[in-house]
Parts: sequence; C-alpha cells; structure tokens
Amino acid sequence: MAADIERMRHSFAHVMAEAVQHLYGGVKFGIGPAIEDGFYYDFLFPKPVTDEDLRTIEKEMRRIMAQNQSFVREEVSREQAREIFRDQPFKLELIEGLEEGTISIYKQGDFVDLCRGPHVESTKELKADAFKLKTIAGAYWRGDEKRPMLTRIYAYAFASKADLEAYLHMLEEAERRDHRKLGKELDLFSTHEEAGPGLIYWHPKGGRVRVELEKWWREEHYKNGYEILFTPHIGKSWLWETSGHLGFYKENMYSPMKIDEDEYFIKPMNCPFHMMIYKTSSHSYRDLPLRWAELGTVYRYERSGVLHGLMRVRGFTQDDAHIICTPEQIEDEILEVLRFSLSMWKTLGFKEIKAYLATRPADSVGEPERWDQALVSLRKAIDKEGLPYEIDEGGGAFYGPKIDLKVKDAIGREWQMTTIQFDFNEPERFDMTYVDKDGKQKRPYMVHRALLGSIERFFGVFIEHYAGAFPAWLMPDQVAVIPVAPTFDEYAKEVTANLRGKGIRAKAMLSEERMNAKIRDAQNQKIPYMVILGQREQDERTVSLRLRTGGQENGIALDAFTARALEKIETKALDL
RNA sequence: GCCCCUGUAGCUCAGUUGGCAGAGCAUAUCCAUGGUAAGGAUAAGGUCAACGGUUCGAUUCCGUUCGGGGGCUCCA
Repeated sequence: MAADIERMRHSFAHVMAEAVQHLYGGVKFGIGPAIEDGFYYDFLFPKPVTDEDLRTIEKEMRRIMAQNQSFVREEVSREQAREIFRDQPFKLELIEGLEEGTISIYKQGDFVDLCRGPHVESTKELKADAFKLKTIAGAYWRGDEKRPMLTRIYAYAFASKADLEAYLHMLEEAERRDHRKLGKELDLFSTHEEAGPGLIYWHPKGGRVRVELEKWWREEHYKNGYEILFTPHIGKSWLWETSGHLGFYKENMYSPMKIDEDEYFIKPMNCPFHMMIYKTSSHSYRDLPLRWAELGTVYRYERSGVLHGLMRVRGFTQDDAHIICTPEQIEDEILEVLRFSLSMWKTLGFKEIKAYLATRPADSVGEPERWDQALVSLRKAIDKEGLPYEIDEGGGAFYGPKIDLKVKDAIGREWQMTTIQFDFNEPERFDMTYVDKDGKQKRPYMVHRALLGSIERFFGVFIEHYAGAFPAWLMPDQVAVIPVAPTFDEYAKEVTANLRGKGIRAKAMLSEERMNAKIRDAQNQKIPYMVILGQREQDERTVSLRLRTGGQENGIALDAFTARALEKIETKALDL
C-alpha cells in the first residue's frame, strides 16, 4: 500500500510536469518526488507564476488524466539521455551524477522525464479528484542556497477522493487548533515584531498556566531527587571558550556585549554554568549522582524565516538538568530519567510516545568504550520501558549519543520533546572529576536532559493537543460563577469567595450582560466548570453546574461541587 | 537570508476599472430583572504598515523598506 501510494504520487508529479510543459514554453525541469502527503515538482519558469496559475495547471492535469495516457519506461545510453535532455540543464546535471549503467526514462503523452520509476501503468490509475495543488514555494536547486532558486509546486495527493478529504479535514482541524490563534483568543501570550521577533510575552492567563506547570515541575523534580539551580544569563567569553561553544555553536549565539574590558555572551545553554558550580568543590563518589535542574532561559539565533509562534523562537526556557554520575550508576540514572519523562507525559495527557536512539556520528569526541556503554544504557532503558523506538544511525551529537522522545498529539502529529543526551565533551573541557573508592580521581559521566524540552514549545504543543481546553488544574480560570440576574450577585460573590478560599481559580461574572452571553463567553474561554445560580440555588445553597463539555447537573450542594472540583484539580485529572 | 502570498479600527474582515474609509465583535454610556452558547440603543475608535513615485487626485497603480504566513530536509 505504502509503495502504491508513493508510485501514484510520483506519477501525479509527472502529470503535473506534463501540464506545465503544455502551458509554459521554455520551462526547465528540476526534480519531482513523492512526499508524505502528496508530491512536488521544481521548475524554473520563464516568467513568474502565481497562485492563479495553480488552477490552470490543475485543469490541464485533469485533461491529461482523462486521456488515459500510459507511462512507458525506456532504457537509454548516457549519450542518448544527454541528447534527449539537451535543453534541460538540471536534468543534464542529474545525468552527470548518475552511476554507470542503464539510464531509464519515462514517457507519457508528449512528456519525457529522466526517472528511476516506478510509475503506474496509466493515468487511468490516478483519481482526478484525489489531488489538489497546494502552494508555490521557492526552493534552491538541490537545497543549496548558492544554487539557483526554482519554483516548487506542492500538491496533496491520495489514492482516493475520500482519503484526500480526510486529510484536508485534518488540516482544517490543525488550523482550528493553531496555538497562535488560540493564544490570541484565550489571551495567553503574544509576540511583538516591533520589540523583536521570536520573543514571547506571557499574558496573565498564560502566566497562570506556566506558574502551575512550573510549580508541579519543581515538586516532581524534588521528589525525584533533583536539586534546583539558578544561574546567570550571561557569561564571559572564557566560559564559552572553555565549554567549546565558541568553537561549535557560535552561529547560534548572539554577538557579545562589552562589560568593562571583557566580552560577555548571553547564554544559549545552561550547562557551562552548572559546570562552574560542580567545580566549586571536590566530589566523592559518595556524593554522586548529582541531579541538577534549572528552568534556564536561553537565547539562540534562529534565522528570521524559521520563526514560528511558540514552536520556534529566539528566547526560551529549557526545563534543563544535568546528571553527573559514576559509570556504575549510569544505567539506573538513564532508566530513571526515562521513567520520569514518561510519567510527566502521562500526567499531561499524552499517551503515545516513541523513542529515537541516535548513535555515534563520524566525527566525535570521547573514548569508544564510553560511547558503547552509554549506548547500551540508553537501549536498555528503552527496552525496560517497552517503548517503540527507531535507531538514528550516526545521528548523535559529536559529544555523545542520545534518546529523543516524540509524543503524538490529539490529531496524530508527532512532536519531538524530551531529549536525553550524553556529553563526553564538557566533563573533559572543564576537567570534572570525582574521587572514587580507590582514592583515584576519575571522570564522571554527564547527561543533559530536558523533559518538556522548552516551556514555550511545550505550551504550543499543549495548546494544540487540547485545542485550548486544558485539564482543570492547568486552566487559567477554573470556575465561572454566573448569576442568572444581578439580584443574585451577592450569592455569586459568596460562592466565588468560598471557592477561592479553597484555592480554586473562580471568577464571578457580574457584568450587566445577560446570562446567556456570559455562558457563551465562559464556554469560548473553555472554562471547565460553569456554576449558574438564581433564586432556587440561593435558597437551597446549591449550584447548577454546566461543564464545558456540555453536561449539566442541577441542584448540587455547594460543598459537593467544591469537593468535586478540588478533587479533579488536585489529582490533575484529565476529565472533569 | 532567498522564493511565493500577505499587511485596512484592540480582534475578525468588506472595500467593486484610482474620487476625502465600512461591518461585526470587543470598549464606554444608557435602557432592559434575565434559568444554560450573543437583549437593545447611542458613542468613541483608523496618517488604510512606512517612505518615495505616477496622477488634478492613491487605501487602490509602481518602487523601496519594515512586519506577518507558507516554503527552502523528502533526490532521476
């Protein structure tokens, strides 16, 4: 099936190229592969094309498909291929790059393409209503910004109309959940281009979520044997030279500022600061493991074109930690971190998690035995937890192997969040040691880890996962108290005060709006519990409860409701 | 950074071949005593991103700059 759809998509790409050839004389062809949700083809057009052209091209594609053109494979010699594509500089370049042997071309209609195949037999196998041209985008030839920029046309393509529609529906759903849109609607955060793109401003409501999250995060870290550090935001160049960042991470660091006669850099990572603390005293094996965590705010340069809401920013807070331990402890430590991470994702309501194990790249530092031991401990931990995983061969950083965890959200998208990385670089550079049982100075292992990744990015994923309707414990407003008429404002205030006294974030909606408008407002703000009260409730000291999920229960004793809400909040329940 | 699209009130958007700017929501004031997703009226709110050009006249056309969105990894 997977191969079939890929073949169809690739064939669609050829049909699009044929359509383009018919419509635009002198066009030069790049490449046109199948991709995850369709296909694209890169062209060099003689004149600029716009979105308008997409419809024209689509129409021509449908016309071609209606002719039931066959895809015909032929094998030609290198010389013949050069002759066939003599006017196609990109194809000629591709031919030069081909290994010895036969060169295949595919023909359909009056279009010929250099192509390995395979393709469908005929355009008959392609559904004219199962594709849709998406966008025009610029793309450098072979992804190299020094080469010419071609015009790439992206398209969605599926085996059937139903599949295409289901996919488009998912995209609509993604748009509905877009954290930038919800962030604005729910008044959670903002960004300000005039004050600097890629920098996040947390509003009071976003702040509430963050404070609750961090409070929990700190408690969990203390429970799991961590200590929490606070370190500076800037450090002298000595620090970054020692850590090596000025060597291998400079492109992501901001220009230094001068203080007195020294250059200081704003931190892109927290680790060198933690190293400094480690170095303030000598350490015995008895002190290890050390688990030092910090919600450390770092700044990294990202090119302007890649910034995206909360997901890709220039300043963010990592939920960072460094684990410093002996070789004997490393396996247990990795397992502990992995378990800790999984338990956090479970509490947050993310159920499907997949691991990616990245191994040693060609250029790397550190002794091979350490790499081997590290990899074994990573793999064992994954196995013990029974996580599905893939191996990313050679995908580790030069300073150590790592596990990345990707979590799947409510609409099936995977997000890379947790990362657990060995570091064989900094312990050397900072000459970290501990005194072992035998009285000798030894080099500890160090692991960097971030569980949520960054608070900003996590919040973005969290917003999209829940479409803004978070579990009650993380909701900025947990209860909306709505009197049916101003006559009952006093009782509403009393109920609100009562709830707030118990630590529940309740707000009385006392404006002159009608009750219906207040309910609508509370519902749009996704407040989990709406408490509605009038004469009957006041007389009986009860409330009428409406849930944001639509359920409704009348005549609940105030105490009973309070107990229920408290229970859901304190247990971090995912339901109401 | 580069390519395509885009920039009108706090927000979401209209604005028809260039003729002194519009709606809804939100805000303010007033009226409405109301039972589970918008009660009504009035008012206030904009150098139409900025700068330059064409024109009698530019939100509208052209250019530049500054933002925003989608791409720039998927190798015949």
